[in-house]
Amino acid sequence: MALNGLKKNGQFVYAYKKGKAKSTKSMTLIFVRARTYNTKVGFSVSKKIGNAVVRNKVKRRLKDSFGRYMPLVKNGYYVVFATRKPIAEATFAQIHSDVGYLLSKAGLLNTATTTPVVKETAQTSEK
RNA sequence: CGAGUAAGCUAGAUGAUCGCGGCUGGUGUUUGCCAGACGAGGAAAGUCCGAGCACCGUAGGGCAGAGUGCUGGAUAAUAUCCAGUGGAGGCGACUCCAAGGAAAGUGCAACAGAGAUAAACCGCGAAGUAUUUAUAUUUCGUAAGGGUGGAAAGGCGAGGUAAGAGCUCACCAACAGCUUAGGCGACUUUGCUGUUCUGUAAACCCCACUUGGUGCAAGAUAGAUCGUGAGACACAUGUGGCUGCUCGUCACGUCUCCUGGUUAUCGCUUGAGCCACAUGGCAACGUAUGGCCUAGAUAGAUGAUCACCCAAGACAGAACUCGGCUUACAGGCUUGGCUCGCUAU
RNA sequence: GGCCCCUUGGUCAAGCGGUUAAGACACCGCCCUUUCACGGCGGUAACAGCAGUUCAAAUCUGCUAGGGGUCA
Repeated sequence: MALNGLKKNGQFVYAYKKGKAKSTKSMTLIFVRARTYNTKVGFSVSKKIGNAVVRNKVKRRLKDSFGRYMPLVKNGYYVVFATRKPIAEATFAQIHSDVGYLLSKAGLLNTATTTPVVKETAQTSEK
């Protein structure tokens, strides 16, 4: 899957300034409407979370989790996931449910009924 | 059997589904799709040393500054490594050491102590004086003993003396000069003569040797765009913004060049490389032959789910590249290794 | 990723290798006052950690940890 990444520092700053935020204990979701067709997503993992191994792991898990929701997410947004310290201890299942909860709460999902497990649809629609 | 010591190795395994990175091949060609093999470490870490590479500087040399500091060797080089010398620790195997010079000069040595680089508080002794005739006091001699200190004038014994003292002698220790033997050398060793000297150079310093600076965000190329400056052309009661109008106020067009930033590509992985075997060397390491190609991302690639085994998986993620050092680390394994203790034969 | 700097009571800080580590604010106790404040007296409390050099280290040297700056 090709995730469109948020890359420039300016885009992050734009999201932080203009965007709205929803949060759980382990992460914060920041989203804003932007002049882009595809929704772009970025992950912010600070050095306070842990060393390089831990930070990489967190980023990979978030990327994988968001990739599964990707086909259902509305277009035209900048989305930033900012992590907090407890995420270093969390399992993948917890992270995945948090991501789904935040996306649905922010109203970024197309389907009204958001089931947390979207594995099958993700695979078929990707092909 | 127990305790220790030394040198090394390893760092979860297997399978299924989905997913990521560049490469190669095919297909397609504005993007992509399919297949294949490959895809983090012993420390990738800290950035403490040494190089390659790049740019800047530089007539040639010196000083200053910085660093290193037993000897010989290894290496591209080093503060690293190997082999030795000396010292310290350990019953031992063995381990550790920034290990030149204090007799070139300067500085510092608190407190304590009589005294800290030269001395006399108590003491020991002689002479004088006083009287209570064994005490006080004055002068002189002295450094054995006491106490202080990290350090008190080399140690111990004998002679010697009023008491003492390297004052003299024997033995020992240290240092200096000459000398014998061994070693490339550090150094070890033999003898003679002389001397008895505080410590500190990770205080200044002296001696010997090394050393230009900055670092891939270095730097190269390309085009577009933005800013600044200069020049040329044009020279307007114009255009635009604040504001719908008036007043007011602010900004200015085209081309060329310089400079700075942004973006893309390169730098970017074939290298003082790895493996096997032979050979020289005590060793570090060198040499010859053959074979191999083994990450190259750019918000940054190894994950998720499931099954299953065991001892239940530590520290931890390449970012230009190498050689070392240091630090972190659950465990597991190897050596006909070595040392000490106990028991048995 | 590269290159630099700094850590001293709760806070801000001084400290030429040598006494029991100077101060200020804060805190605690006592005095003063009808009471509070101000003021006075007294007290608690620290050299980031581990090694080395030295007779002696907050100070000199090395390593580690934490914090900060800078190059876009």
